[in-house]
Amino acid sequence: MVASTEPKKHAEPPGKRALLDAAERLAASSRCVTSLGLRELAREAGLNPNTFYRHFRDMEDLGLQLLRQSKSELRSALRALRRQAATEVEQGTGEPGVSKGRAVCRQTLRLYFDYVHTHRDRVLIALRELHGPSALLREELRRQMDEFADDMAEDIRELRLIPERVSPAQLRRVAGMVNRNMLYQSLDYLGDPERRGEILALAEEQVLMLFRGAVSLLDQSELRP
Amino acid sequence: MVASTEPKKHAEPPGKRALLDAAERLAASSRCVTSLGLRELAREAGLNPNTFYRHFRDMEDLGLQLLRQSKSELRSALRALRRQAATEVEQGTGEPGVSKGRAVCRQTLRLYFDYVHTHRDRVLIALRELHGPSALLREELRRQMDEFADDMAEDIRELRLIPERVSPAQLRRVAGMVNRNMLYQSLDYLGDPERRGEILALAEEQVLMLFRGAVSLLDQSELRP
DNA sequence: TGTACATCAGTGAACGCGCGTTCACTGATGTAC
DNA sequence: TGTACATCAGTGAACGCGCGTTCACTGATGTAC
Repeated sequence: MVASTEPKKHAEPPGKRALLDAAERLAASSRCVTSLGLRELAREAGLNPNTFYRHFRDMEDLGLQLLRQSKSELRSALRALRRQAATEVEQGTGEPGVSKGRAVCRQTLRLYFDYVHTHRDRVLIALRELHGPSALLREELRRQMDEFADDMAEDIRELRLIPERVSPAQLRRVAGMVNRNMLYQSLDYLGDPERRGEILALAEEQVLMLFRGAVSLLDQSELRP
Repeated sequence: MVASTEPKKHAEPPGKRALLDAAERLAASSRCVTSLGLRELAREAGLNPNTFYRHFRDMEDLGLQLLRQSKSELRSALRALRRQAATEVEQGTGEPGVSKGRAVCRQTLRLYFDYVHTHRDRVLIALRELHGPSALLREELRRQMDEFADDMAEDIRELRLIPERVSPAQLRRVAGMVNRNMLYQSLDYLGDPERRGEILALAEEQVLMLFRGAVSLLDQSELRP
């Protein structure tokens, strides 16, 4: 047998995992990450308070690691989601009267909200910290949102879901708006389980509106300069 | 002389004012309102810690009063802003090639961002608490945002800034999106003083995009049902 | 392969400090008659 | 108009508690030779 190329040493220690998980639970249900108590956290994780210092400098440090870890999972998941949606649409039943863009949009949103539902704690925390008290965490999330919008713009271009004449810069701006709006819609989706179908439809309408608006605005400025 | 009809007793006590102001300063610069310390607050206000209990039950109570007070000021200001913008446009120089809707939009945004700049602390706090840890404060802000969107939709209809065929429900949804987006743009505006002109232009584009999108989506579903 | 040493994750006790809250008090303002 | 009483905003001292942080320790795992 070939020896594993993965270095076995320095695997993530269980205590660190426990602390990150505990922080996720506590922060999602009640607090800003940075205002969590060290002892409160250790209690939730079932560890000695001192263990915290073995892995983190302070709460901001822990928060940063938490966000980065969530991001790397979410980012690839999102890209996969859009591609999966596009594929499903290509070979799908093809609902009559529904354009390709609209169908991909609907499919992606469905999958996206599924994801949100599965990882509700992460979404809640991200949303909170995006405008939270820690400048460090806010900036990290800003960057993450930018990356997601970059990805979305790239995918849309690649999958040819928008007319060629929309400039890359404008597409990127629309992607940013869609991205933000979807994050906020996630909150409605999570908070109001009864109305999920309705919220999904609303989200779809919003996304389409944004793309439509971009195209329409472009056409007008071309027609009457 | 006629005696004042205003009851003089029970005017707002200076200590209460001092506490609310101190909370506004502290929360804007660093913390969620609900995680402020009672003694920290009293210190900032230059008062005995105990004075807090004369006016508030707890921090959530204080937060609620702070938000409600900001709201009542902001709400009337916003409505006045839109009307002022509309008037200025009516009798204004009338830039060539700029529609009435676009001009009112530009003017309103300019005035709105001025307002945001003057009351930056309030805006920052509202944005933070909208997704913050306190359910009570979140709900209060939700309601406030809804009221603002109602106002906006009403004004737009009244000032005839959108085609009649856009339904009230759809107009209201667009107003909600515009409202949210403007709040988030406020953050960019406050955070990046160098790029304010640019951000204003971007905000304008976004608002127009949303309204355009609504109209465009409507027209399409009418044309191909 | 064995041994000696270093690193690492986690423990447990102890510290001093600031916190929220309570109680009893003060002086100013408002109200009844 | 004066007097007696009630209410209210703010003070100051005191309490017990939980907090973050430090120090010295343990046992397991990894590394050098």
